[in-house]
Amino acid sequence: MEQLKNYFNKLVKLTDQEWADFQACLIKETHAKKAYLLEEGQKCDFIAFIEAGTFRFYHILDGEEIVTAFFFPGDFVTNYRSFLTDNPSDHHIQALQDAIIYKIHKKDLHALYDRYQSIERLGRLIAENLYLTITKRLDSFQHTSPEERYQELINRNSKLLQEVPQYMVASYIGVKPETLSRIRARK
Amino acid sequence: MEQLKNYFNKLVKLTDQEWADFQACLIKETHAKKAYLLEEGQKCDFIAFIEAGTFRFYHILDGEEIVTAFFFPGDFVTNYRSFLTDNPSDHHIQALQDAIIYKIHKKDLHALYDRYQSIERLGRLIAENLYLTITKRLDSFQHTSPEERYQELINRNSKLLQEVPQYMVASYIGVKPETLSRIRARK
DNA sequence: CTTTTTCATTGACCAAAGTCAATAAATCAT
DNA sequence: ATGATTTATTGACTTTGGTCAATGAAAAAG
Repeated sequence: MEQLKNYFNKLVKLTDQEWADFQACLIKETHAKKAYLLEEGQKCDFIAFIEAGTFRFYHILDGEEIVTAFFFPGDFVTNYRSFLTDNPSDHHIQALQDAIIYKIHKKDLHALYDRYQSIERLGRLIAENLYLTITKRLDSFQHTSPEERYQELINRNSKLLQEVPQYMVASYIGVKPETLSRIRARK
Repeated sequence: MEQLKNYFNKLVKLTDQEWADFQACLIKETHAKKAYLLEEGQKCDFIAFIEAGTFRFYHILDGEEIVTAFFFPGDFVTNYRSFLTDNPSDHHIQALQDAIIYKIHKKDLHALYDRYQSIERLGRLIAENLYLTITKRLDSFQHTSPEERYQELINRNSKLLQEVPQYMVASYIGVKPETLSRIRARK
């Protein structure tokens, strides 16, 4: 919770009142390993801040799991597309370890947007940050080889492979498990 | 200009005063074919609304032009990453035909954010929309073959190939010109 | 209109990732 | 612990896009 307050303070200074009202909307939840935070077909009506645990964001295409994102402590976890458009989610969000999150529902967040310009701004800054995040990922798909993407990923999160099965990492960097195995072998 | 007002009205209702203040910040510019709206190394301190003309967003990597985006009438054209972070642009933005745009500078937009909550909200909605746009493009790189990306693109904009050279389209969908030529041949 | 330059096509060959299949290693459940 | 299941590795072969090079077509410049 302190972590979240610090994160927000880097973006916008909230008054005690604003923070209190925001905090009043947060719902603490725990999710066991393998539990689903969101399933395909459901509307994603929340954004959650991760206090502990890792999540994967994936869907099934032609019988095959495709991992689009991992979420770690300190990240926001949501299907932001579904959250924004109210369309049903095309992805599952699953805990890969026991997890603790703080959820805020869309209707509550929108009420806060209406009430406080500072929180409206926070919403803008969060959207802008998510834009920057996804831009980086698109860049890496456009400009780098699977091998480079693998290197980038483990540089950024060296303990990822201790936390998630290798075939999920393979999918995340856009190759088959066999190929990641070979990438790792030639080093 | 009417086009822009209509676009905004779909997102947020602006009062006459708000719209007038916004409009006062807009700078109309014309750019001849092949002119640069932004060059690599410059900070992108603006967002522009396209009234007429097409732009490409590209950079040079290992001596080769890589096209990351096209912008059409009705779109916003900017290096949004540079705009948000104040980092120098890693891309050029070039007019592919004679073009007319309405530019707003970052400092003016931020002043409007401070003054009007409705425009702050507009900024959030624009960021959210750009997020959705780029997410779609990432999806298409993750899930579809170059052939499918080509089909998607010409379905969306059937006259694109009359407007831009084929090698730019090839780069945009992530293949070499020779490969796009072969994709087109096998149909 | 003719020359030059740019752009598109085609062919032969190469490199990288995918596919299919077998096996080994690790993890999970009882 | 042990047997079952899931995950990772390795090999042989295929597919797809990249590379290099030649040729043809179209567009721009004079």
